[in-house]
Amino acid sequence: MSTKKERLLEAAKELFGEYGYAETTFKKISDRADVALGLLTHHYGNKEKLFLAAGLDVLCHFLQVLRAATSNTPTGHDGAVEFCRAYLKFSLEPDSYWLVLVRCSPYSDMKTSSDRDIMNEKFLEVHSVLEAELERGIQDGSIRPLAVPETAHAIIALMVGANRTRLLTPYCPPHLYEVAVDFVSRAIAADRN
Amino acid sequence: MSTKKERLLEAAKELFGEYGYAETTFKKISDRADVALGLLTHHYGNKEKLFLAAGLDVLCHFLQVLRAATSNTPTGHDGAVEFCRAYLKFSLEPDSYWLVLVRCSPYSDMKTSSDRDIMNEKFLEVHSVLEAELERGIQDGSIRPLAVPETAHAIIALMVGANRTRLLTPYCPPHLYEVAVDFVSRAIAADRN
Amino acid sequence: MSTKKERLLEAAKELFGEYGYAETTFKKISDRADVALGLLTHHYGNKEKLFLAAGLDVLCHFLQVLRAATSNTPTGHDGAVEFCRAYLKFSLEPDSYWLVLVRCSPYSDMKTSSDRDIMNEKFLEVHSVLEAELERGIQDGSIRPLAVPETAHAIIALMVGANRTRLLTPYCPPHLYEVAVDFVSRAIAADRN
Amino acid sequence: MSTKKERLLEAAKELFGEYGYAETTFKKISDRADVALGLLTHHYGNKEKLFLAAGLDVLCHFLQVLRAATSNTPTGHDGAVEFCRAYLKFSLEPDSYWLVLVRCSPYSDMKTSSDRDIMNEKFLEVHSVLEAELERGIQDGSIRPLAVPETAHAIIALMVGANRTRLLTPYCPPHLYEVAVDFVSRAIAADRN
DNA sequence: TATGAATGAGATTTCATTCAT
DNA sequence: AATGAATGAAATCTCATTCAT
Repeated sequence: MSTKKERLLEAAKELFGEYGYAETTFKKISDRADVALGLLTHHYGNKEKLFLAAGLDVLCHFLQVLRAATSNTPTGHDGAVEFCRAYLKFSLEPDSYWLVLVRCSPYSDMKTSSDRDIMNEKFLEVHSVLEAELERGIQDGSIRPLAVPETAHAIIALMVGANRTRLLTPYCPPHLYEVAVDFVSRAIAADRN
Repeated sequence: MSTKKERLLEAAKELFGEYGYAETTFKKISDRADVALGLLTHHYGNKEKLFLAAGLDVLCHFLQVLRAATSNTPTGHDGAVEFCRAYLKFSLEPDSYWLVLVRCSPYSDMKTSSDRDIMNEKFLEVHSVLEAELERGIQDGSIRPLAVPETAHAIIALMVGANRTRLLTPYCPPHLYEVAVDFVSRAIAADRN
Repeated sequence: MSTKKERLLEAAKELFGEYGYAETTFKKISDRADVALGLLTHHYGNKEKLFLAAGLDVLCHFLQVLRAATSNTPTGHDGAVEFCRAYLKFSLEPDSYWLVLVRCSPYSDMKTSSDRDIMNEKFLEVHSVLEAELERGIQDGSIRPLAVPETAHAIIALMVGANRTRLLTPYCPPHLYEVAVDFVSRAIAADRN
Repeated sequence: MSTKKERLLEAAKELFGEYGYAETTFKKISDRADVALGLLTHHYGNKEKLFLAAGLDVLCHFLQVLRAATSNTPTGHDGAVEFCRAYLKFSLEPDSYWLVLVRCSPYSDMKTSSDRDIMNEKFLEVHSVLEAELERGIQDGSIRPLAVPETAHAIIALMVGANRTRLLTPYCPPHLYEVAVDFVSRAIAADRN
């Protein structure tokens, strides 16, 4: 059986993801967790901190998945492509609570508060994972020589945008995710001669 | 001198852009516009509609700029690249109130309400502009054969992500915008042989 | 007919005086004033500011009374004595709402917040009124030479203490106020030879 | 090493004195005492009772000091003057936790609850000490004939007021305490002829 | 068109007290 | 004696919207 503290975090991940920060209330969270209202501040301090805790929880799991996906790939190019596939796949997993992270991440609309620095820093690890693959690919010749940090940012920017198109907008075309991965694959591939 | 109605929209664009929807209040807007509180509902109906009006105002201007940038380009490839440059440039213009659009667009975190359908529809025109260039490029041989709508979505996704990296996150590398444009250029370019 | 803003201040003076700051709630005030809850912050900003407004309202009236009482007294000694009488009398007037001032004045238990600076400054005028009488008395020979600011503070300290004994403690002897005035009269009187 | 019960009382004296009743919470007290929250009610019943215990603790010490100061004085007048000196001196002692008593005493702003009767009664002993000196002084001719209870109340009122001026207001003149003692000395002294 | 007082539901947060362990 | 999770009532404050003028 899960503790009430865990039940709160679970409910928070569901609701923040579904309704966003502003429209998720203490009442809705404590009702869904079937827990007293006051426990929220007792365990998490305030709404902002709970939001962050929910986002970080998803981010940590996300990082595990990304690391698993990139390890054991033959080339850096494959690693980078697998990174993208894992990124997009994770966002579609029914119980990954991905949307909380979308709303809490540094790419979200929300004004960054001091609490969010923790999120910003942790999110950089996502970039590190990708940068490692890009460097490996340049070494092993599977990726053309390019500016690593910029390219990592560009690729992740594409992931962010494709993901938003799919999950937030009403007009995602059927194969966007595949196209996006091809897009990346092509743009970083070493010249074939 | 501008009318009070215009002053309200101006203030709304500033504040929605800077603070987001939830943290912008009628009081703040009417204070900044130096206009009576009641005029807001009088002229714009309600908060949601005002938000939309502010976003659409920016979007319309944005579309003009995109159309101007893509016209008179020698090839479709050039047109697509100019589209990207204009997109990113507009987002940095000091008085374009770009951030309102970021927060109001279909790519934003906000739950879509019925009013936002208008925004969604209008935003599709941005895609149309790009799709026209892609089609032209495939015709004139400057762009490799590819799925037009998907690719347009992928390119715009990259614009959305790069733009968010630059304006919302704390860690944008110096040349991200240039790299993003190169990225697109490379990914859609026809093979050179 | 009084405005709702005035009714709020009236209710605040009653309730803050009777129950103190902490035990007076927005609900109690708006109920007593028969006015919507939200009007309180609309007109006065917050609880602290309303408290201050209530206290200042009483203080201003108090100052008028003190000035009236001390003017037209034959000697400085008489002026000082009348000051004390007026001070103590005012505190017993049924509709002077004196207790608000007791709880809001610089002599109260409350932590001083930035808002209270206004109160502190205004309260100094009470001292000025008394000091003027002491100086006059030293000039006209009705008061023995003494340190004016210190003595004014001592006399007011006695008023503060006597007043608190009467209104806050359960054991005020019947003639305390008279004794206190005699006490002052004797302590400042010029030697009779 | 002190017991946890004692540590709680110590922390309570500090915090009630510094922040007042309303702004001192169980959490703050148990945090400062570095003791479990539940021990507070376990040992002291409830907040009001703890407040009282803190105040009484200080009051008892205060009474010892007053009694020591007045004994072995040659005349009643000297005894009364020493009473005043000891009163004011105690209030300045760094580790007397005087402010708790200020906030808990019958002269404080707080509404008296049933628990406070104990405080009221105990505080009367302070008056008894002074009244004994006044009576002695009238007997031994060092003090002019006067109404003993009223005068004791007036003197203590002056102490209360002077003390509040010094500790609570921002405008205490340098020698107020000395002037206050002189003030008393003069007002009760027997005529010298 | 213009004003801003008025409303009251609802949100976040606080906190004394209880109680199982 | 000791712990701190748990409760939920209550407090302050916010704010979109209405409406009389």
